[in-house]
Amino acid sequence: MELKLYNTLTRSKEIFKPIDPQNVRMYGCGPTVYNYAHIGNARAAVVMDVLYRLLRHIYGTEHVKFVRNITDVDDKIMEAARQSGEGIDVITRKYEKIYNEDMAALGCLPPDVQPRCTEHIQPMQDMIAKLIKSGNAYEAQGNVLFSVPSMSNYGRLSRKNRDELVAGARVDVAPYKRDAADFVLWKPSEPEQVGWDSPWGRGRPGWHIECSAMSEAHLGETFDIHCGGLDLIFPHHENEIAQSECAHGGKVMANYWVHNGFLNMGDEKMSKSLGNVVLVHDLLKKWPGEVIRLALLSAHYRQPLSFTEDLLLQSKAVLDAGYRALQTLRDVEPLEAEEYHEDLYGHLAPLFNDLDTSKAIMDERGRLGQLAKDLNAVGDFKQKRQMKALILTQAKLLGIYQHNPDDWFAWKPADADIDDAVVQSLVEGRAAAKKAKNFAESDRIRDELKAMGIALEDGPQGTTWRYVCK
RNA sequence: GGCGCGGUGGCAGAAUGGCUAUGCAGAGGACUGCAAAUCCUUGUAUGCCGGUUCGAUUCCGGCCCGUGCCUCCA
Repeated sequence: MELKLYNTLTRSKEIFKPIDPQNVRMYGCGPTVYNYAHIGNARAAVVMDVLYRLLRHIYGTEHVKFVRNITDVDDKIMEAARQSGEGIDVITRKYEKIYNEDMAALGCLPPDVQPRCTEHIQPMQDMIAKLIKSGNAYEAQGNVLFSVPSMSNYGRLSRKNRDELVAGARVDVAPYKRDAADFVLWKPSEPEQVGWDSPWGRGRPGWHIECSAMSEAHLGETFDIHCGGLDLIFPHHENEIAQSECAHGGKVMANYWVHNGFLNMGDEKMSKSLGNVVLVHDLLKKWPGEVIRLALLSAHYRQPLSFTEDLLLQSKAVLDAGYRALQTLRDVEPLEAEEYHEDLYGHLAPLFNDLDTSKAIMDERGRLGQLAKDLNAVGDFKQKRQMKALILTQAKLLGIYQHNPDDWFAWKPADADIDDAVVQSLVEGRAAAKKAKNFAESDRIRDELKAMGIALEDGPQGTTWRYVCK
C-alpha cells in the first residue's frame, strides 16, 4: 500500500516517496515556550504524531527521524520575562517541560530531536553570512534583511506574488527595508535585551531563520516532510524556503509540505480576545488524554475542527465502548505480525489515504464491536486473533486504546473530589440493602453515587464502579 | 481587493455517475428488583438554481451561506 499525502506545494494528493527509505526525515514547527499549550497547538502535535507513527510503521522505527524545534527566544518570551521578572531561560525551560508533559499525556511520542534556538545561534549566523555573501541578504541599521526580489521564485508555496503582498501589507514598512516584502534575519538587541554577538552587532535572530538553520543541522539541506499549522504557510514557511534554498544553491528544502487546519471553539474561532482559549493542561484535569486525542483526530486533519463539550462526550463514548470490547476480547491473543499479511482487508487504507483518521477511528470502533460479538460464535479462532492484531496495529498508529481496559475504567479526573474509601463503603451499603431486599435504600444510594458522577455495574463478580464524565 | 477552503441525517464524518458508508446520540424490544453493560430492531441527509447525462449528492456554470490567509498566530 502506498502512502498518499496532500502536498501544499502542489495543492494535490501525492504518493509519498522518501529520498532515502533508510532515513526518512520530517521536521515540524514546534512551540514558542512562554505559556501553556492550547488545544490548537495540540492538534498540530497530534497530527504530526500520527504521521510520525505511520512513517515508523512503514519504514521501521530506526529509519525515521522527526525533528521538532523549541522556540526559546522570541519577543513574546521577552515580554513574558519582563512582566514576571523571571529570567528567560527559567520561563522557557518551565514551559518546554510542561509542553512535553502535556503532549505526552495526549499520547504523542517525543520527537527524535527537539533542538532549541538558543543552542543554534551559530548555525543561524552561518546561514545569514552565506545569504549576505550570495547577495540574498543585506545589512541595514543593525538589521540583516532577506532580499525578497533576489529570489525569482519567491512565493511558490503560498502562491502569492510580490506585488499583491506589497499592496496588501498591513503594517508600516520599516524605512531601512529596500523592498517592502523583505524580512528580518537578524535584529539588534538593546543592552537590557537578550542578545548574542554577531558580525552585525549584538542582536538576536528573526523568526524564520531558526527553522532553516535547525532543519539543516539535524536533517540536512533537503529532507522529506515539513509540517505545521495552516497559518504558517505564509509567511513562516515561505520564508524558510527562501532562506534555505538560497543558502543551499537552490536545492529544494523539503519535498512534501503538510499543513493541519485550525480548530474552532464551537462556532467561533479560538482567540485571546474572545477569551475562549482552552489549555491542554486544564482539559487534562477533566478528561483522559485519549479522549482529547480522539476528539482532535475525529475530523480529517486538513478540515476545520469544531471543538465542543459534545465532541468530547462522544469521543469518550466511543472509547468506553471500544475498551469494553477489548475487555471481552481479553483472552484473544493477537497474532504476531509475521503470521499474516497486513494488507489484509485493506485495514490501514484510510490512514494511508492522507491520514483519514476519522474513517480509521470509526472502522476501528466497528471492528472491535463486531469481533467482540463474534467471539463466541463459530469461526476460525486464528482468524479472530489475526483480526485483533490488525485492530491493535491501527490503534497504535492512532495512539488510542493504549491502556489496559481495567485501568481505563478506573480513571477519574485529577481534580475530582472522590474518596475511593467513601465510594466503596457506599457500594457495600447498597449491596447490603439489596440483599435485604430494601430496594428503596439501594436505589437511593445508587442515585447518590450518580450525583457524584459515579456509575455502578452489577456484574457476576459483584459491583464495579467507574467515573462518568458529565 | 487578492489567494484558498468548505456546505451530507440530531451530532460527527466517509464514499460514489445509478443500488447512499460508518460511529455517537435517539426510539422500540430482550435481559435486569431497578439500573448499568450487552444483544436485536429502527427512523431521518447530500445549501439554492440551471446545464451535461437514460440517470448527479458525485461532472460543469451561476448564486447564497460560512470560513481561512494576505508579515512573527498551530
